[in-house]
Amino acid sequence: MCIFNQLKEFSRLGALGVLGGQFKSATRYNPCPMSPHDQPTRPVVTRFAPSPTGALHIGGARTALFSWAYARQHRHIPGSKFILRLEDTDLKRSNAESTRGIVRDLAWLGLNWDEGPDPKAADPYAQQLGNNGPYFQSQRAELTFKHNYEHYVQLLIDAGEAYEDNGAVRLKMGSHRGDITFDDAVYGRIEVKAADLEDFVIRKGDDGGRLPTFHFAVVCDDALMGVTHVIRGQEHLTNTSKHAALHDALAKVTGDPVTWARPVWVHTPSIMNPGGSKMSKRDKAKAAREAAKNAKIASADGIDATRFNAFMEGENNDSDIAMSIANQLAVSLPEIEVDDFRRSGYLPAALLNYIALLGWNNGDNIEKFDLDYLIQYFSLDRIGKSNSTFDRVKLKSFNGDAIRALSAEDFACELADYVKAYRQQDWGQSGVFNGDDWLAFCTGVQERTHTLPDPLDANAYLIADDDTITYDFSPKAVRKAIHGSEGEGIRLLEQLRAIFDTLPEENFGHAAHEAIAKAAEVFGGNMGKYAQPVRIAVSGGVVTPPLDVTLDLLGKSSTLTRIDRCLEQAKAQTGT
RNA sequence: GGCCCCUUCGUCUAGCCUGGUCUAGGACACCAGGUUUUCAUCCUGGUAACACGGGUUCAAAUCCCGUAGGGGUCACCA
Repeated sequence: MCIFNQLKEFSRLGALGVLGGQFKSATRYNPCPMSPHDQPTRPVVTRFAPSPTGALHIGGARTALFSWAYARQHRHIPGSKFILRLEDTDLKRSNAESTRGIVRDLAWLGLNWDEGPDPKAADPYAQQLGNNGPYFQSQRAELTFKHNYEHYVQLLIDAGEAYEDNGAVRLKMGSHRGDITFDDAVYGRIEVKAADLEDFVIRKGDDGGRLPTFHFAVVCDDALMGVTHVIRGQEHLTNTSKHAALHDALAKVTGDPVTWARPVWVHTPSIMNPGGSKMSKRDKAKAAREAAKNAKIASADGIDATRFNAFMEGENNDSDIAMSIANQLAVSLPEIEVDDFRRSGYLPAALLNYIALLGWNNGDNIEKFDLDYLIQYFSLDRIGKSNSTFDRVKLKSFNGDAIRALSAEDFACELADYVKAYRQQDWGQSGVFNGDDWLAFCTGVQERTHTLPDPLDANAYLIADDDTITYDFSPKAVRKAIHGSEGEGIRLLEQLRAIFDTLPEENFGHAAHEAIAKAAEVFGGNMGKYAQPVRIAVSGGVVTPPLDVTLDLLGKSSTLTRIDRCLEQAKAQTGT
C-alpha cells in the first residue's frame, strides 16, 4: 500500500479534525465548552431524510451537516443520535442507484449515521431492521406491526379525522381542525388560518401503490423513530401546518401524546444561484443542453436516443445525460451535487466549512473551522432566515486554504487519488513520477493549488515528451524574456546552457538553481532575468513551480534538450 | 393570483430581540503597495451596504405601519 495512503488513512482515523494549521479548532478557541444557548438534558434525535431520486444535492448536504452536527453536539446525552432514512414512497422516481450515491457522498463528507442503511451493503435495499424498523419507507409500508402506516390511516378514518376519496385517503382540515399555529426554531411562530387549509391526501390510491404520501410517512416515521428535531429546507415550511395537524390528530386517536408530540421544526433558508434561481440540477441540465445545441450533436455516449431527445426537449434533467454531453464536448457544468464538487477537486473539509457558513455563523468572526468546532458551537438560534447565494469563488478560496493546511504527505495522497479517479492516470509512485519526485512535485505545487486539478492542468509540460513542448513567443511576457533587450534572453540561455552542461545529473535542479543565482551575482541583474528564459525554455510558458523543483523533476537531459529546442526556434524567428 | 416567509458592502455575513458604544465590524472578490526567480502564498492599506416611504423617540440598521423587490407553497412529488 502506498505510504501516502497509509498516512492518509491514519489521519482520517484521527478524530474529525479534518483541518489543521491555520484552521481554528474548537479546543483552541474555547477552553470552556459551555455554550450560551440551551443545554438540553434530553436526548436529541435528528435525521436526514432524502428521497433517492437523484444524487445528493449541495443543499441536502447542508441539511445533513446541520442535523448531524446537532445530534453530535448532544451525544453525551444517552439516546442522542443521527438517523439516515430514505423517503422512497414515490415508486416511479426512486431508485437504488440514487441511494448508493447518497450513501457514498455522505460517507465522503464524513457525516456518519447511527441508524440507517449499512453503507457497506452491496444491495442498498436489503432490508435492515433497526430498533425502529427499516430505513426505507417503502419497506416500512410493507410491515404488519406497529410501524405500518395503514394502521394509523385506519385509526384516523375510524375517528372521523380522515376519509376516503377515490381510493385515496384525506385528512380533514379547515373548520374541522381550526387555525393551526406552530413554532419554528428559525422562523418563529407561524399561524395559518383554517380557511387556508385544505384536506390533503395522506395515503395514495391504487396508482400510487396505496403508499403513504410524503406528509404522512414523514410524520409517522419521525414520531415512531423518536425524532426530536426536524431540520430541513424551508420549502417545507408551508407544509408544516399539515404535519402539525397530523401529529395532533395522531396523538388524539392513539391516545399517545408523547410519541406523537410535535418535534422541534427547524427550517433552513435556501441556497441560490448567483442568478437568483434556486440551485438545482436543472442548472446543470440547462448548461449541457445549451452546449449540445451549439455543437449540434444528436446523441450522447451511453445514452439511448429516447432519453437523449427527451432531455433535449427539457422533459427531464437527468444528471447522467448532462454529464455524458459535457464529457463528450469537454465543457464544464456548474457544480450542483456533492459529487460534482468532488469531481472538480474540492476537499470535503472545505466544502463542509463553506456550506456551514451559508445560513449559519457563530457571530465570532471565525470563518475557518473544522467539524469539531461546528459540533461545539452549532446552534439553532444562529441559523439565518434569508436565502443565500452560493459563491464558487469563495468556496475556491476556502479550498485553497484547506489544501494548504494539509501536510505535504496528505496533499500528495489526495492528489494521487484524484488523478487516479478522474484522470485515469497514475502520476505518483509507480507512475509518471517515482516516489521522491512525486512528493517533490506536490510540495512544489501545493501552495498554488485551489482545486485538485489545477496543478495537473498547469504542469502538463512536466510529463510531456521533450519534443512536444511548443513555444509561442507572441505573448508579451514570453517575448520580453526571450527577445527583449535585443535578444538578451537568448544570449543568457546559451550561457546557462553551457553551464548546465557541466553540472551533475544528481540533484540537477538544485545545482542549476545555484548556478543561476551565481550568474545573477556575478553578471548583475536580478534572478528573474536569468530564471525566466529557462522557465520558458523548459515549460513553454512563464509559470512553473520554483525552478529548482521544476528542473529536478525534469532532469538534466530533458532540460538541455528543451533549451536547445527553444533556442533553435527563437533564433529561427529572429532570422525571419 | 391566495397564503407563508425574507430584505445590511458585488457575495457570505456581524450588529437587530434587550434603540445611543455603528463616523456599521469580519470574510471572499476587487484596487493599490510590499515580500518573492515566475505564478501563487504571505503582509499592509483602500473602495464598497443598513431596499424605499412614513411613524414612535431626545436618539432607529435596531421598534411600528405601508410600499417595492425576492423566495417558498398551493400534487394521489418529496
